[in-house]
Amino acid sequence: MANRSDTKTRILDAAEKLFAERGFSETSLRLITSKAEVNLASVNYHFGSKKELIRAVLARYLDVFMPAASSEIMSLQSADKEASLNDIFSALVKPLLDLNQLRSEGTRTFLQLLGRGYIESQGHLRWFITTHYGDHLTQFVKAVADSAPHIPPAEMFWRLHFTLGTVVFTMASADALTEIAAADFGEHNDIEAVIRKVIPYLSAGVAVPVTA
Amino acid sequence: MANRSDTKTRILDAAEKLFAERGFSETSLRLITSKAEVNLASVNYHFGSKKELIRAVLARYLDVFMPAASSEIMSLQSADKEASLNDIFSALVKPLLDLNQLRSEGTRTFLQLLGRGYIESQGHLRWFITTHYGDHLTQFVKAVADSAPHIPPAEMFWRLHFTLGTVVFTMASADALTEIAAADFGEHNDIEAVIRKVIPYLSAGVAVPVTA
DNA sequence: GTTTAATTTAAACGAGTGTTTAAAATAGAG
DNA sequence: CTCTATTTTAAACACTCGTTTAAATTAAAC
Repeated sequence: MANRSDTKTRILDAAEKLFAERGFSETSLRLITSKAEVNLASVNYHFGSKKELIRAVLARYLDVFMPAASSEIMSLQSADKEASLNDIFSALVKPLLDLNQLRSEGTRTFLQLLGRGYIESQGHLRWFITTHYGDHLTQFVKAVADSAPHIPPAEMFWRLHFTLGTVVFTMASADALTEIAAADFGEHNDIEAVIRKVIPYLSAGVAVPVTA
Repeated sequence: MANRSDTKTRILDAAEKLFAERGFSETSLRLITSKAEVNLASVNYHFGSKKELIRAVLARYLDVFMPAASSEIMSLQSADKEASLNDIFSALVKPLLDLNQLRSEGTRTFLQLLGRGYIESQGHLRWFITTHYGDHLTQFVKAVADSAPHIPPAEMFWRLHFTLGTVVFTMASADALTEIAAADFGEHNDIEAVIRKVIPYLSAGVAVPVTA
């Protein structure tokens, strides 16, 4: 075995930071390995390929977040009161913010990675996520649908993808946006503030009555 | 001068299609020139660089769309009744759909390009758009702000970027989404149907009261 | 300590990229 | 037609990319 097996961790740490900042295809293995101070070939040795490294970076977050999110949703559903859309979206805040204990800037990094993943990949990441975490996703979609029974399934499909777009795009450009907001309005938002801003926006959009 | 100056047009036509489908950095000049059936070097001869080609592709749409959108907004504001958010967003539908007369699949292509542009570019396209079409954007932002006077400017800043994210992401993945919707729900949506679905969602989110 | 397995390393490979060059072809002007 | 300017062309350039190789190093097992 290896004592310096932290090589894998060093690669993952450097990779997730760069992937989140610059996107997957704009980040070369040479940049990752130089930041991680490991040899170029060690990526292929430990992960096989760049694609698998990308999946490993995402899996390290999803394996923590998805069960935590599911658990929050379940405890929400087992409560007496019916959960509102705001309740459901808000239930994700704690699992998201807990990622900051996992790694510094964990929440921001995870959401940015998720955004990059959905935007950049032409299928292989979508496939990876839906096959590995499909049950959690289904559970979440069902919870949302139950909270807005007046929205037909097909309409809900579109609205959830609108929602995904909002989150993903906002997080992918969160750094730039917080900078602009600070310069133009003197607002100094961290990632939590942005999350709390977006939830009412999403809830209102998802629940708005369908016009005939 | 040139009689076969349609080389420029052939390049633009091929480039915009490929850029919209695959993104900018994933589309090589060799792929563009082979689809356009022109020589590889003609891109640099006519446009200077790939970056300038990208800008030219976007400008060809923006030069048509932006004035048309401005005109619609202005005529809306000169009307007697105060314009609602739905009115403002809906005012963009005609200019968008008119792009289909410009070129086949013009609307879809334009919106996808816009999405790619905001997602991929690390600044140079944002800069290009804001400096060349900033007045139109300012006018639009003001119209939206006037229609929702209960939203503070800083909050509106965020909500408009949420909105941008929704549109951009939806359009960038519109092809995949319409396919899934057809398979899962038997819905056969064209780009106009998607636009009409998204407007109520956006209006509701932008206008929802700010929670204390 | 010796042997075996796991890991790290430097170097090269092959393919792909945007761009440049200089010659060939084409067009328009006088 | 002749001359000049524009456009097209094939080839090469300089570079970056992910991946592979085989030797060197390090760790673990006995």
